Amino acid sequence: MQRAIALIDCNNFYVSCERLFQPRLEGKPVVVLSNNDGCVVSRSQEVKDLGVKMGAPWFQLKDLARRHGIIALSSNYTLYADLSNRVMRLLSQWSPDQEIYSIDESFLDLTGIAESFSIGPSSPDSLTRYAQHMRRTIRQCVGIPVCVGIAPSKTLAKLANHVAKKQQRYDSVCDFNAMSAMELDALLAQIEVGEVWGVGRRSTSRLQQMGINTVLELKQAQPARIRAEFGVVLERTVAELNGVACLELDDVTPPRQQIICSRSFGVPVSLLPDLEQAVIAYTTRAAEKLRHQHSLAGGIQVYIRTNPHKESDPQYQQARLLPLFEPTNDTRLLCHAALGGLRQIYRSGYAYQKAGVMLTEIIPATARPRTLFDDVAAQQKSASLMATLDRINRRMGSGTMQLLGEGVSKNWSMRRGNMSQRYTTEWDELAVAR
DNA sequence: TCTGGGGTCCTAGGACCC
DNA sequence: TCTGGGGTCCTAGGACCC
Repeated sequence: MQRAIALIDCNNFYVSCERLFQPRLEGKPVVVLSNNDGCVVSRSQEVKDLGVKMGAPWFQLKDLARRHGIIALSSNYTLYADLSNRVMRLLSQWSPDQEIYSIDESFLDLTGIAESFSIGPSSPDSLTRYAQHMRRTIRQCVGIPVCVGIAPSKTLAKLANHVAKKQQRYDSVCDFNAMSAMELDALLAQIEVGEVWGVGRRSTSRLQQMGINTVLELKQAQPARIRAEFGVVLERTVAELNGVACLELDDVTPPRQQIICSRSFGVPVSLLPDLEQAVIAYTTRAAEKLRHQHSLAGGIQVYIRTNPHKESDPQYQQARLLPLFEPTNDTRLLCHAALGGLRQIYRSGYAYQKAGVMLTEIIPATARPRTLFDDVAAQQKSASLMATLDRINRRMGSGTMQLLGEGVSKNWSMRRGNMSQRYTTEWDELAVAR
């Protein structure tokens, strides 16, 4: 039986989330900005039509924005995560095999599904009708528009989704399996090679130098040649383009092997005490994520850097990896290590733009190695203190209890000029009909 | 004035070992 | 004058993704 892998992708996800609660944004050019209102991370169709690129710095667009009345919103991840969960939960009903690939994308294995869905003999378009049913239901129950691509491999499913989005005549659902080989190749010949999942900017220009410009040309390239020039990853992509599924659906997300927490500051920071507050805040977040996945970290890296875009300023960047005496998820021990590292790398006289921490050598909490010096009582005390801390912050709101060192005024914290309410997760901010 | 944040995987090269 | 071969582990950096 033909493999049928679907990729469901929410349209302009963050913008769609905002529009759901602010209908006045419908039909208007809207962007959602990254932290610090730095870059464009989501664009409405109207904004895409104006030629605004993903990741464009907002300050460079101010002029265009004024001319066309572009509305810019700060990102509201609490809202997006909640709506994402609702979409993903709905999707999980339509296949036993789901991989949640990102906040706005999910793979579903639909192999053999159409037969059980359609009454009577299955036709080439019965999977298309199944996908249209999913689309309508998501639109109705959550309010988010999605597109669906279906194909025998994940890489092709991504492309099918791209086609569903770009070409009106497919009505947001594109099933490569329902096409003839000739039809499909004719379609692939129209798509630029850079659209392929796994082909980034660097590979695109090198492929073009080799005379490979379209998806079809990459599909028909010699695998051995691709392997020699680019390595095993792109060779696998070529196989996937030929309908050979090399990438399985990962339906269980493995625990993270590294946990990063870093932020740019709202204003440049020069003083060590401010950096210390930021590092404590970031380490606290990272430790929460670590405990959430029931893990311990064996090391923590701390880094600081100046603004590389301000070339006239003196530049400095440094990182320090601190091994921990034993693997831990105790915020206090992690902060202590991180602060030690920060004080080693800090140099006065620079305008720092960003700091971050990264937890490494992560192991499951159940795999804690035994040592001669184990202080079991202290470990238990730490575990129950951290559990209490997490419980209070979960119930009363993040940051209700924190280390004093994180500071209260936080004059380094980021700018978020125009953030919408947390309409679905905070009692004070619920959307109510008026 | 103003340029995000958080991940994964692969490869090359060095250190080290027998 | 001439100085092996093969393996592992670790790290840094590159490329890519959303």
